[in-house]
Amino acid sequence: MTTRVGIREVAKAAGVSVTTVSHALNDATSFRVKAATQQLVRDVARDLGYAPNKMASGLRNQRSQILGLVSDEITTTPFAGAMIRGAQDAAYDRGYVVMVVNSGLDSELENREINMLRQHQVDGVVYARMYHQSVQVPAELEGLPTVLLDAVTNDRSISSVIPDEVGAAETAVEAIIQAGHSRIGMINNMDDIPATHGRREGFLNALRRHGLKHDPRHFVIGQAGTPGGREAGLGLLCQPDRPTALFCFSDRVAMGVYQAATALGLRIPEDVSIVGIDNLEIIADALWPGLTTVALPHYEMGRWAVNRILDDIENPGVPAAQTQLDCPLIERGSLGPPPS
Amino acid sequence: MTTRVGIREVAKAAGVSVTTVSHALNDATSFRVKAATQQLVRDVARDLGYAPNKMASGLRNQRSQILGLVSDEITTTPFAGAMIRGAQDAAYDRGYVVMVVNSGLDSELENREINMLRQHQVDGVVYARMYHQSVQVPAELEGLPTVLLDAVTNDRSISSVIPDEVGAAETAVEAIIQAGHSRIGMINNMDDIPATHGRREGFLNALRRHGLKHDPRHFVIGQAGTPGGREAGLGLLCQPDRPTALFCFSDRVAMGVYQAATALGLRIPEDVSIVGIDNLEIIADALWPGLTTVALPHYEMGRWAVNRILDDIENPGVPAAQTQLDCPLIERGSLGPPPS
DNA sequence: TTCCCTTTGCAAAACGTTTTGTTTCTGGTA
DNA sequence: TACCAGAAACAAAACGTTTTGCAAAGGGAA
Repeated sequence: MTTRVGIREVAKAAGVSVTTVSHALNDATSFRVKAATQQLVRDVARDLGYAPNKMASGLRNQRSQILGLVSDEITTTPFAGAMIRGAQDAAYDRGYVVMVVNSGLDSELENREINMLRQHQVDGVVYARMYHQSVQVPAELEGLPTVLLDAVTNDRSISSVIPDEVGAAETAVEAIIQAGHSRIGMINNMDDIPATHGRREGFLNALRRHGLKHDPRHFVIGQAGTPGGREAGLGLLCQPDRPTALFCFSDRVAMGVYQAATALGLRIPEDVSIVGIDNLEIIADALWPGLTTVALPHYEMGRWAVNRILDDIENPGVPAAQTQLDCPLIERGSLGPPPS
Repeated sequence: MTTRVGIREVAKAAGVSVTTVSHALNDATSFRVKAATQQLVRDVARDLGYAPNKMASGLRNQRSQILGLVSDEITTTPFAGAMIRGAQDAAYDRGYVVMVVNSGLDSELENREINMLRQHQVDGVVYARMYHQSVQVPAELEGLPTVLLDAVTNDRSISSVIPDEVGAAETAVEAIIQAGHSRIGMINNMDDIPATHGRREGFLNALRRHGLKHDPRHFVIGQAGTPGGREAGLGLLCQPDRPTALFCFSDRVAMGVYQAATALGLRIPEDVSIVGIDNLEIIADALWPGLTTVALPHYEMGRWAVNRILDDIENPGVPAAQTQLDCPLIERGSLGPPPS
């Protein structure tokens, strides 16, 4: 292993002082070095394979160029991957890098991990949740630029980015209506979280906008997972005046409805159309037929959060903002015209 | 925002020199400070909320306490989350923190990202793949402690950890045999990767060990995803002497077989038993009945990789090793006795 | 009391950058 | 020729730690 090449080696090789090298490489500092010299230094640096030591420069400028990303639970869904990738891509574009920590539900551990991030002098922290929810940000983050990802908090002083739940549901239900349905059911989640309320509201909005009646018997509330969807689906679809289309709280719920429909001998979408939310590809692509669904913009939220935090860092004092991102419809094959 | 409290503030508050503070806090350096003083210093440090600046200490000891984790694709499956969490947990336990970068399939980008990690002086790199495969490690990693995660390379000088593919398949097929089956089929993957060959070998091993004949018509090769499984499943299950149990290359393939079985009016497990590999909970838990499968130890591989790399760092010169981790059977409901 | 050893604490250097004076050089003007 | 302005390069300090080499203090033995 060759000994690391530092700025002094470059200086020596180029026959100039370290100051000149520094100026030549960070051309920011207004022209204190002749263009020719600058070029020379850069060539030498490249030839030597010089790479600046960010620990040293960070120490000097009090800026680590590192961002922290703390998340609750990252193993159960692929959403975490999308968020992390979005965050990391945005960070990379602006010369930053991301440190990921995750602590499950252990807030004691979370605090210690945030403390580690602080020790590494992270310039800011993205505080992420896997499911849109309301949180209280830990006191450990006090004084650090922070952005909430897929979460909101009472304290409006912290910027946050979340999916537009209402709009997502409206998009789904609009598509169902466009396909010609008028007897539309919904299977909602029973948890008291923003997603539950937002998607219900969007569902009702879309119906109202088209003058459709909302039949309370076609609106059921169940457990959020596949078994819950199966159960709710069985209940809904065995009714004689069953809905011709079902809007599901999530793709996993929709999978349960597929199972219910199959068990009842109903074909999708000929007998019943189904639309979900999440665009959980591993499920939506695998179902048969493919599940038409509304995508949650995890990747984009990750990007947005990092960009926002870097804006905050570079340009402090801009008031915090709560942002909602659009959720596009992803068409596969589970939405068709109603049976005649 | 209060001005950061450094070691000198602690020293002043405790009425000692910075040296003493340093010694008191890092008790490693053999007793140069009286026990009482040490206690005092520690109390003061805690009261002041002192947290050492790792950029400074890292610069001084040429050790950042940061590990890099570079992965190919982290958005499609939840496996990435498990690996990252395993890596991060292990790192945390030993006072390290993980920087995640991922570059999709763009090796140019990957190189630049590795270069960024180098600039941040990472002490080592975990080079991870989402699917067990053979790779060539980029030259950029030259000279950095590196461990391969879910990947192998011709160069035996780099340690790696992978799932025991052969053992995983044996576990699955043994379970099927224990349940009483003797006409057992397999749907394998068509890609030329270690997983394909290993699982085939394990399948054959288990059959041979129990003196069972291997009927070539019951061994089919298809696309790795759910559609491939569906297709292969349809072909296998409509044969008059169809197998009574099917071992699938992956849980996604198994999901396709569920669809095929349903389409053919076969019940699981009464008419046909199914076992997968992956323990992709989002699918295995959601299928109805739940899918009995063999778990790939992503979390454990993440832990193992980090621990190995930290061992290498603390104690260089230990020869590289290729490690295989066990894959436990996860029983749900898709494996039962054969139909009588 | 003196000497010497042990214990405890301190000052200073080093890690690899950036940046602020300050010096040296160049060439144009008086 | 002497002087000066401006351009170019440099030396040194600083960022917050750790660690080495020394000095001071304390205590036991002679």
